[in-house]
Amino acid sequence: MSTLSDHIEAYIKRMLRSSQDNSIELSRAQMADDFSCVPSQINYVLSTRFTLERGYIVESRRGGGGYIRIGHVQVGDDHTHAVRLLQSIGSELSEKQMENVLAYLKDHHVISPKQLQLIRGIVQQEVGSISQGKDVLRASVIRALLFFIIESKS
Amino acid sequence: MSTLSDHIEAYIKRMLRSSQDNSIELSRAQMADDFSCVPSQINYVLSTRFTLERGYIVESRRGGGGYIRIGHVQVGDDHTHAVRLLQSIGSELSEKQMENVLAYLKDHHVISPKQLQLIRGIVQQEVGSISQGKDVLRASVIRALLFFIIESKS
DNA sequence: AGGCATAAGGTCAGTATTAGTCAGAAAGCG
DNA sequence: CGCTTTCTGACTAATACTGACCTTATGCCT
Repeated sequence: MSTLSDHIEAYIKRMLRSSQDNSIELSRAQMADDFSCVPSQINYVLSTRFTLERGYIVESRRGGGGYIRIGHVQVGDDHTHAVRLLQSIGSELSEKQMENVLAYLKDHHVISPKQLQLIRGIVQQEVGSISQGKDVLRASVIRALLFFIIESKS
Repeated sequence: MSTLSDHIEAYIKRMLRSSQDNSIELSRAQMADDFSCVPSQINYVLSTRFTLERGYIVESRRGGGGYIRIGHVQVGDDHTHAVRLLQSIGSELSEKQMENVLAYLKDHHVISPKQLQLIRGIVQQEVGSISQGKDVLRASVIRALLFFIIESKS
């Protein structure tokens, strides 16, 4: 956690956790001012870290009284939702898609940071050594690992 | 007679030992500067000496605030033979070979009967849906799963 | 109602800052 | 000498950050 983006991300997540309904509303200009950066920096953080794929919903309005609202998808049963997420992985999975899936599961406490690290390492090991079909193999390995973790919990 | 790579390796391992959680973060450019070498030398050392096989997990990020993070997982003595077994799995693994590996690990209490069943199911699910290269995919998935299980015990 | 001022937020392309890759040179070792 | 390991540097890729310019909403004033 070192860059400005990381700090803004952490700040927003902190606000979300302390909110009543997993949803907060903020002013872009105010945020930019608080963190001493240009307003578009906030957009950058939102678009790279608070995506739908990671379980976040961002709405906004311009003009007077404008705002940015960030919601965190919360599902009653983490288990069934995680399984659904896995099922949604197709026959191929890019590196970026994988990161999104892992970020989602970490943010929903399905996997620990330590497990995330280990999974990354294993995937890198397996996928790195081949020249073709990386996305296909990545999909299989990730699905296998995550399925194992999720099933082991029940 | 030790090479520059050896020194870098020793330095990193020293840092790891003195770290709190068997994990350190470093800057590639900084390291290269400290050792008066080109940055890619660091990659060379990492790829030849800090492999997953040896219990190291290397993650990195490019761009502003980029880093290289190295984690070390200590495998208990009773599991070193299991790791060796995994290493002996080549690029392909037949169904029969897989059963032998699983039986061995079950007999040595590395995996439980329940886990064995789960692993079989997962592999079947992943491998069953493709027409070519079953043995290759099976090798990867099995290696990934078993590695995860073994490392998780540390 | 129409027009204009003000007050938000959005986009995008360019710059800066890291790290990764790979082929080939150099060095070490039978 | 031939093979393996180490080392280098040019090129590539990813991520972070900035600022100029654009779009949309609100309200006030005629």
